[in-house]
Amino acid sequence: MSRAAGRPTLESVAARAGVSRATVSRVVNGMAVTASSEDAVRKAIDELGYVPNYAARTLVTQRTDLIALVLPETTARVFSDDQFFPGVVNGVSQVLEQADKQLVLLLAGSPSSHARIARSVAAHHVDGVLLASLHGADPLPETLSRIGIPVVCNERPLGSTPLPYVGVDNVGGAATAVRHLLTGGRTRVATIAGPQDMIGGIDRLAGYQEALRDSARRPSVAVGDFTLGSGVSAMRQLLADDPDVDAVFAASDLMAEGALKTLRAAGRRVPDDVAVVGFDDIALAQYTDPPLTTVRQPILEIGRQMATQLLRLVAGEDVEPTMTLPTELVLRQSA
Amino acid sequence: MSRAAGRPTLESVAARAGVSRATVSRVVNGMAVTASSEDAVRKAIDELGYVPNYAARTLVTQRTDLIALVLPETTARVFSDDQFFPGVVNGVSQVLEQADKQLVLLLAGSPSSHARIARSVAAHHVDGVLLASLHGADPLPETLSRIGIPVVCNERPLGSTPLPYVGVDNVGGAATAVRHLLTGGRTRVATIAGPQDMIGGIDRLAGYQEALRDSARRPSVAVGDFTLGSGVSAMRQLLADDPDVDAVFAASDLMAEGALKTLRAAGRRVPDDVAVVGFDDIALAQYTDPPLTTVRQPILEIGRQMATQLLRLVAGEDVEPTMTLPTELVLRQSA
DNA sequence: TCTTCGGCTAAGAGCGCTCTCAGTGCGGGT
DNA sequence: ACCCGCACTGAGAGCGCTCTTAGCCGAAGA
Repeated sequence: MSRAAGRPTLESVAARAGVSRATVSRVVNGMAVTASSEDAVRKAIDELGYVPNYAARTLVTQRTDLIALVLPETTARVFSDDQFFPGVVNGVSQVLEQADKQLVLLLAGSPSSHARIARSVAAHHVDGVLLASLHGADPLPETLSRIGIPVVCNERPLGSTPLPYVGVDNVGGAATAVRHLLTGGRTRVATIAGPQDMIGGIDRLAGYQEALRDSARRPSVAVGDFTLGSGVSAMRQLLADDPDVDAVFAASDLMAEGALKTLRAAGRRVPDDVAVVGFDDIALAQYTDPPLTTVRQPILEIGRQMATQLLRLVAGEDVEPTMTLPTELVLRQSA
Repeated sequence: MSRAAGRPTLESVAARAGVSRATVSRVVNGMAVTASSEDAVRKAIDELGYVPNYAARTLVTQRTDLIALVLPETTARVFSDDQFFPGVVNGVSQVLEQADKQLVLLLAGSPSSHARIARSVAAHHVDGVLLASLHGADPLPETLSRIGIPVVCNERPLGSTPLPYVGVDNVGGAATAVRHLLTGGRTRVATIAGPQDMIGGIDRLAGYQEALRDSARRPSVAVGDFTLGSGVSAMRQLLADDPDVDAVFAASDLMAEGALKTLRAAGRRVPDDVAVVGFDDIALAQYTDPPLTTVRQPILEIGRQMATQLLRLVAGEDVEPTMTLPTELVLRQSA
């Protein structure tokens, strides 16, 4: 724990360049100095291998250049089954890298991590927070907005705290998918819905119901949790409920793949006997058997936009409080 | 950028509690003080909602409580196709959370990010670095070890710089899988290998060759890149090379799934005509058709051990320079 | 009762940086 | 030749915390 072996400081660079600390600081931060000073300073910086100390800078600027991405999912689900989070992380990372900010990943599985996150934020450890995939009325948005730190959510938060968010057109995407099924002549269109305490689950079901209402068909719903396994169970239930079901809209590709497997096991041909449409358009969708018709949501772009909005907020600029990205029906062979 | 609206400091807590800054600091850091002081301080902390400022603490302790996880993969691949990284992130996160450290995620896709990472590390922005999935002779380990920061890799780095790492028994796992195929009476056992600039790709192929050499069979190899799509192409090639192939060992579950799809499309029954074994045991393996026999590697545990080793290093303790976690053959229906 | 010792506490000196505020030198206007 | 203004520079004061160094006070020993 001794002092780091003489890491060069502003002071030493200044001494070597024969100028004051302030001048070195100006060069480092890109402010105007005379060419001769600048040359001397740059030379000294190179020779010494000087790198500014983050903590010292943060202490005075009150800025950490750290952005937190909070994933308040159960750790089991996050990062294990689908490819939504990885995609978002990727998008966020791209934008932050350009802005020279760092990404702090907070997986908030247990309730205790909520306290930890709040504390970390209160300690001014990060400049802003990205909240992904909130469940139900999570208290975190409320807590954070009270602390007064910039926050951007993925999807409209369910609680009462209004926060800027970047979402996708879940309702429209789902409705389009179901109308495609209906237009194709299907008469008994069921759905495998997502969790009903998440916007994605709720709104995609709403889109299904809306499209069905338009054509006066009777809904048939089984609820899953976006995972493949839950798609398997849900499809079994749907088959039991109505053996004559001829189409299924699943609120995630993983659940759609589960449905496909169950249908195959039950001897139904897809799309001949039963048509299947998914939601997400993850890589898997191209490789299912048959390849999956699905509603694409721009996952990477969600991450990018969330990060972009947050950086604006951090910079003190105003942002569009709500932003809805389009979805698009990708036609393959399953429907 | 005016001063944050009166966030309480050590000073204000001290004033309110009627003690000195040093005493408050002792309470916050859990050092011995008299009960009466402690009560007064705790009361003041609660009333003021005091939270210590990280930057200030870091400045003096030279410790950031930040651990970087570097994923020097092409961003397209990381986080999009398989579930290895998510699992590792999860494991790392669990350990760090307990140690009250934060995880900084660095996706190093472009060469420019290498420079950024090196700079960030040199600026003492993080206490230690976890390097995952190095490709070929990546210069990053060398750079980091010269800076003199604690580093732990996942898998033995291919370059010349010796660094502590946490790996799995790739050779043994692959050999076990292939021997299982041989024992089951298969005579023409091919393999879909992983990228040959990564330890996982290299060692699993070595295991395959080792097992085959023992039984004097002729190897048949197609190389993929761990993704489902590459498994599809590789299987097609294998089928073209030897139409009588009766078993395949794939170096990842995703490639195994690709092989299954290709085999089905080619009209081969699994396991009757061709047996398939994968590697990883990701969630998907339970749901393939038929369910996949595979070599399980303890992904979460890799993350946990990497983090644990790194924290030791950061704390100045010694660690086992190399650590190899066991793999295990999980029997399902595909072989 | 006086001394000694040990456990706490207060004060102060930084950690490395930014930023304000004078100050310096130079050119141009009169 | 004088003054004003401009552009840049240097000194110094912190940012909020930790840690060392004295100093204080009460209890135990003589």
